[in-house]
Amino acid sequence: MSIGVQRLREDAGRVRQGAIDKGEDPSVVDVALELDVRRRALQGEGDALRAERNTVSKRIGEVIRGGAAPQGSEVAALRDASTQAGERIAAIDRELATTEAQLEDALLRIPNPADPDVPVGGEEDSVIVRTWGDPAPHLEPRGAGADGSEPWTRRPHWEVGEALGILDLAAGAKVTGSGFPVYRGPGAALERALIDWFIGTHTREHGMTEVWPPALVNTASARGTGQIPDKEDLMYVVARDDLYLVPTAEVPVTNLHRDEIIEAEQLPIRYCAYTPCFRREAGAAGRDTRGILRVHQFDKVEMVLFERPADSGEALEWLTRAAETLLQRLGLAYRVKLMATGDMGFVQAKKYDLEVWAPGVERWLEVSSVSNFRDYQARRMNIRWRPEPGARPEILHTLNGSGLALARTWAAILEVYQQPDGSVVVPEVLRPSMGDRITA
RNA sequence: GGAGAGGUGGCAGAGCGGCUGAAUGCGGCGGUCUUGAAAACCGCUGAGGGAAACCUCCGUGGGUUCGAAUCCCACCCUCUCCGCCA
Repeated sequence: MSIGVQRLREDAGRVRQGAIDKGEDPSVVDVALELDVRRRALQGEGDALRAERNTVSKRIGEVIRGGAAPQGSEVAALRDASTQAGERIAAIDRELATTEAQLEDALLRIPNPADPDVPVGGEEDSVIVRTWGDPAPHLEPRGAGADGSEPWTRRPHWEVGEALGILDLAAGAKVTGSGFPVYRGPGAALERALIDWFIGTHTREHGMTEVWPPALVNTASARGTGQIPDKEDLMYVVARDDLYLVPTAEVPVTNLHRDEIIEAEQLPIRYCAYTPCFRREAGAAGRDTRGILRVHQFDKVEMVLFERPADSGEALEWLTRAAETLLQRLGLAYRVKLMATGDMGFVQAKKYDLEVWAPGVERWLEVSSVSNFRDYQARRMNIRWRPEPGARPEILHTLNGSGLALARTWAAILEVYQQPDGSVVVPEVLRPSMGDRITA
């Protein structure tokens, strides 16, 4: 991810303000500007020397073909000139290489400026733009008990799940470690049904193309989406083979088009993909230790969009609605949060979080994050499109969003659909594949 | 894992160490012709940097050389055969 030098040069003021809004140090902007000037100067110097060497080398060929002795003094003089130019070129190239590396590094430290319609500020400035459904109460006050009169309290998902034998955290801890849940029987079926129904809905109704990507990616791909170096601690590493377990399908799916030029008529490209997601969650220990709200492995269906720049703003709204559709049909109350500049991360230009109400733990759970990266991510991956046949390629826009993240959705379903008798009613849309009810 | 072949422009496919950023074919774009279209013919047609001159890029990275797509080394990837295997 990086800002473009072009934009940096032409719009330095707004880029600097964007950094401030996101709570980042704006001085890198000026550092980058200086490095850019230096880089171009060195490039020009090197190019001139190369041009000189090229003509001299050509001349050597001509003189020799013209009959001069390869060992003659004329040729020797030319060789000498060429060698000297070569040495100076090597020196400048070394300097250029370090300058370029410094520039790239500086560019990487400049955050993507947020869209103008994003509220400026921290977490408290994020705004709930809409809510849907009635949040189920933690305590059912009036006659919802099994006998029609007793009030009852909704239990957290881990209690419901363990009681029904469909969630086995202890087994996961034994087999792998804490944070690796095991779903059994109808619990496993629920997970599978959700994945299938999500993807089916996206492909049939949202026109997305299903992709089933690798769950391990190489270094170049991890770098492409910015997991390296930004979030290196987030990922599990297979050091022996230089591979990373994917923290989200965004990584393999977005990299599908790395270093490509896409013709205009191909756009938009809209994918959905299921993968397991692996996250070390370094530094997060202690939070959400109970249940499956924060785990090291979970399942997720991710939506990834490649759009024409002019369309990406609208595409973000469309993508958000696509994720909301799923929650609505599952009958889960949720709210949509527009993240403020300081709360949205380094790389997003605009981001919505979808939070579902979980009455057992009495919290809003983030089950989807939908973002427009504009050209920031695509630039690093060198994904371009050609506006017109024969026209110069331009960086396109990428977006992605969860549709949806499973563990928390699974948990919310258990908490919302649990019954006073301990069973869990299956949401209507999933009944065709797994029946009406989960009982002990 | 073992043996062999190969990685060149959107695709296919040439390329003696200098005259090759790259023949040729296909595709694409524009034009001539046509009522229109097809066919035929003519022209154009990779990317990046730079205001430009110009420079860089022939899997990646090193090396040899005055000069490398062309020679050498390492790595990566693809294909064929063998082995192993869900």
